[in-house]
Amino acid sequence: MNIGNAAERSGLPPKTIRYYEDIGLVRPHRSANGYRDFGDADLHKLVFLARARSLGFSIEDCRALLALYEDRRRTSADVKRVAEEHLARIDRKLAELESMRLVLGQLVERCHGDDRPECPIIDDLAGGGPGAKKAVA
Amino acid sequence: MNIGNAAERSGLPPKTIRYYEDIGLVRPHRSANGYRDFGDADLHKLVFLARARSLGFSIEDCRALLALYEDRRRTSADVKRVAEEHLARIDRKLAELESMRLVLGQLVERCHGDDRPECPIIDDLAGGGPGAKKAVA
DNA sequence: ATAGAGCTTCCCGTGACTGGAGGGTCAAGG
DNA sequence: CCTTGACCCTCCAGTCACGGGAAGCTCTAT
Repeated sequence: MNIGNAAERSGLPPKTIRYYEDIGLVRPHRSANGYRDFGDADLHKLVFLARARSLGFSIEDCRALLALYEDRRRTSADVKRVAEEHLARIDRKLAELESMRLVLGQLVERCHGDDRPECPIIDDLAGGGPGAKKAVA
Repeated sequence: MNIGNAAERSGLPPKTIRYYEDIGLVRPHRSANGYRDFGDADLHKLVFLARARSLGFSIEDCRALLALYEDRRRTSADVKRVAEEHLARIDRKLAELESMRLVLGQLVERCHGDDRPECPIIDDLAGGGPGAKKAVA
């Protein structure tokens, strides 16, 4: 199967698939004409990678997960550990974003958005931010 | 004021401050010895940048916000528009992360995490994911 | 034979820094 | 006066996960 076909079936762009070969995540055979030739196992890997990436796993996580995927002697504890670490990263990122959302949402709410220059958003950024009402005397 | 001092007061690493000068966000004077010399206005800008970055604004957003900050003829509508666009990006990112968190959380919950190879996480990644119970006959 | 689609490699750019090499400058202590 | 250590400078390279595009080869259909 050519790369275009593999791309269509896996949902990954050809460029991404070539990149994955570059960094050693897949090793498709080559046809006589030099074209990559993806077998079923390669395609499974690509689908696996597409799914793992869509869940936010890093490339290095994906490499580890692929190794576990192909290792019959793996333990589910190993897999779970990788997933839990990623989950923790997601939770940290979520907390960070939620905190931003909260602050920014309040600022936007308080901004009139009219044609005057007074603006609580700018005031906050200018240092009025954490713990200052106006220009403190 | 030297860069180390400016860094301490703004909360930005010296490297970052140099980078901001590189891309034209700040333009500190130079002392006779070639050292950067930050004035009060420069420091205000750095604090502004640190705060804006901590709210997740991109560098280009920061550039725009800084221009508005220094423009007495700005309208709060201009500021609000930038903030609202950023808020929308945050919300999209939050939705994406929450969706990942949901799926991954369920998978982790269902994984025994013992020394056996059976693992719902791997099974999901391997294509059992969206819409397949086990090996469909 | 030719047109067009698809494949190849290679290199550059992204965002927002961070690390490190190699070297100049300054303040304090011996 | 000299040295030590902390600070500063510039420039280059690397990060992460690709995407764009150039230059050129191959395949398929007409």
